[in-house]
Amino acid sequence: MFNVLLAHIQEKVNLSVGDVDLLKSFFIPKKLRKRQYILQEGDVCKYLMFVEKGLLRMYHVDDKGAEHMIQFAWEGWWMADTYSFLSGDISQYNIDAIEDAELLMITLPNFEAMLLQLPVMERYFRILFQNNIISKERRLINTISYSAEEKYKRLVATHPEMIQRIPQNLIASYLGLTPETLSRIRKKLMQS
Amino acid sequence: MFNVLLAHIQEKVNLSVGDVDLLKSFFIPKKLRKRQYILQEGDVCKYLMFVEKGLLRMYHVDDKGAEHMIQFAWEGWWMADTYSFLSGDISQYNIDAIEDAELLMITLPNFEAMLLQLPVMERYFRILFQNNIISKERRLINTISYSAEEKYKRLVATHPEMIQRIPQNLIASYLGLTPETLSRIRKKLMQS
DNA sequence: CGGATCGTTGATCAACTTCAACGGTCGTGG
DNA sequence: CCACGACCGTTGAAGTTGATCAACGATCCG
Repeated sequence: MFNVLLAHIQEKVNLSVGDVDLLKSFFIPKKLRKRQYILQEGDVCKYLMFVEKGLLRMYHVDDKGAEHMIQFAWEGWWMADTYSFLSGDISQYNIDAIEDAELLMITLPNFEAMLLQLPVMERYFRILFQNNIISKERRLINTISYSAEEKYKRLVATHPEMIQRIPQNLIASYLGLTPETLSRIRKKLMQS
Repeated sequence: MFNVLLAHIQEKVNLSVGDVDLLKSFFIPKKLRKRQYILQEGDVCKYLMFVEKGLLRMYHVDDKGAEHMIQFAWEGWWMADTYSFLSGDISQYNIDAIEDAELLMITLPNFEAMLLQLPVMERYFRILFQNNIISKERRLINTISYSAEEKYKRLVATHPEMIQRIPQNLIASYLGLTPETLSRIRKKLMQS
């Protein structure tokens, strides 16, 4: 159950055997069915979640009812509305499962206790957040700098796993396009 | 010279008197003239920079030569191409001064030494990066979810300081619009 | 004073969206 | 286990938003 999480942490920092036991004690395991919500707009995001198995999405619904994908997370990724989790304010976002999933969840009090009792985790999360900033920055640049077709081509080039695993209408939303536009782009790229 | 930086750190974590002296020793002060580059595309981002005074911008130039604003930074903000700084790879971005500026700069070896010798700074940067993720996420949502006019209205509502201080053509680029489009939007909003 | 830069305005154009319809597939309940 | 409905990807036609190109006045700075 903790295999993926422990591997992910030990890639970045060192944990002793005692640390591992302590670490595990902070988490709650949870299974999620496809289409099941783990966070809904208007609720507080009570958990920071690590995906051991399966696939989640976080998305925002705008004034007109359209969904906009913020993030996907599968094996080895963290997921949460960071702002809501840390501040305790209600969330503007929804998180649900695209595929059946197994999660390891940690509450804010436990997260803070973990950082105090395992200072090496401060480092782990600092590095994790660093990497997150880098990828968010890249996504932003792609979003504002390029045409629909170029955005899609860049996604295929940099994240082919996403194209494999995630339904096309969600990819469209992730890129800020309509499903129709993405369908047409794919058709055009097939032909050439 | 270190006033703004120390205040910013002590808002988030506690520093002893000895810590403060040690901390200062890691930084290099630097003054920058308006329009002066501190990072150019193709160079490595050698420094993580804290703005004590003045105003910087980071931007990307796309294949067609158009500039896209990634970030602004004034008093109390950090600036760097995080990826290039941490990895040592060359940067795709440019950083220059919009207003004369005074910076405190730290190299990667000094950054790493600082984190080891002042573990409390792991916490500071973890919190800093957390907040950065939250704001990048919001910007991304605004960028993909809303029309040009709504994007501008939201920027005015959430970051009026930016509107005050930053030239209009750079605001347009930050929002992913042309200067002409932003000019027309402002005209329309004045009339209503 | 003169050149460069910036914001503005107008006219045209292209990219992407919207609306509508259709066929295929998947999953669920009878 | 089959049938039906829901959902998804596709295609077409029309509409809209924002980009592009061009020109002009104002301001700033050297």
